[in-house]
Amino acid sequence: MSALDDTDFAILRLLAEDAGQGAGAIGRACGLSQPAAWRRIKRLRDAGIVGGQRLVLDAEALGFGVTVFLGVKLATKGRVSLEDFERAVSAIPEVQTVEHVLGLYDYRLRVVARDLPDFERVLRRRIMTLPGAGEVEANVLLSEERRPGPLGGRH
Amino acid sequence: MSALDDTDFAILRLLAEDAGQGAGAIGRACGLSQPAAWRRIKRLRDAGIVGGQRLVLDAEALGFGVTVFLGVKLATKGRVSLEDFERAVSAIPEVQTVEHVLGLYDYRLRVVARDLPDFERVLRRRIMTLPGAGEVEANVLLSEERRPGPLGGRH
DNA sequence: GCTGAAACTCATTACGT
DNA sequence: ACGTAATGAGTTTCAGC
Repeated sequence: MSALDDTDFAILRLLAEDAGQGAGAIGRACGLSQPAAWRRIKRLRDAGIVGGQRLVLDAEALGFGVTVFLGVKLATKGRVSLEDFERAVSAIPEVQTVEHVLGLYDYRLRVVARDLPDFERVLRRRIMTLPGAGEVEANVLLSEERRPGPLGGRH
Repeated sequence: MSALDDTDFAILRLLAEDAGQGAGAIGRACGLSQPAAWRRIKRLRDAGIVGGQRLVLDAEALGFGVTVFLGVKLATKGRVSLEDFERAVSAIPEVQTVEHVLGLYDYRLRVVARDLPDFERVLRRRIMTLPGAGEVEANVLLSEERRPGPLGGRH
């Protein structure tokens, strides 16, 4: 796995802003010919640095106006309870992200709902009934900003 | 804003798995001609339901083996302190996500670092010095599962 | 690495059902 | 709202420099 140079980071930064553009546009933007840019992008893909590309869906436009982050503390921790919990939580469609974490909580969930009454339904009928779920903490999303993360700059 | 039908949700589900495929592949997968699929995708874009497509970068392959979620409670809350905090936190390259939330904490941050010593450096020199930052809670990411979210099924 | 040029796919429009 | 057909642009691959 050879090290990435500045051009690779420039490509990643360009693709992080808009993954829709092709090798031609990338090449023009960083002074590379189209095949050269295409080869570098393929190398980044093959190396597993670029995992894929996901859609950015507007939850609000889809009718889901409420996003809540839940911190979940398990009541009983063990091999089995972790797997049971993960399997059960994966079956809830309103759960967008399941993060197994270390710290004050055991799991962090990102949950969407149409509105607050709908969220209460999800919380009472889906989340609180999860196997092994103990303490639950909630944070309602007001606004969100996503950034590319550290890509090549000096820190 | 006309309602979405099952075919639209099928398209969103296909694109949520891999946003890289074009209208032709989408059409083949759900029994539509290429222009028909293309028109529906364009309609979803124009309606703002599809915001764009982002790269999925493997942080570990980029040398960032540690991901930490921080819950931040502001010491002083007010119009100015929110803006100051957001501006300052946006200047930290290691911060991937800034979520303004309602609840026990005021902000949730997703932070990446090369390793735990590197994270301690970010925490002490970047996070703890943020203007107005009060209590900080941390959760280290062990594993993560992302799911498309509720797309059209009956709930 | 680049250029050039195939072959192929895709995006986009036009037209008819 | 769909399909077929057609066009132009972009992508991918393979040469040779």
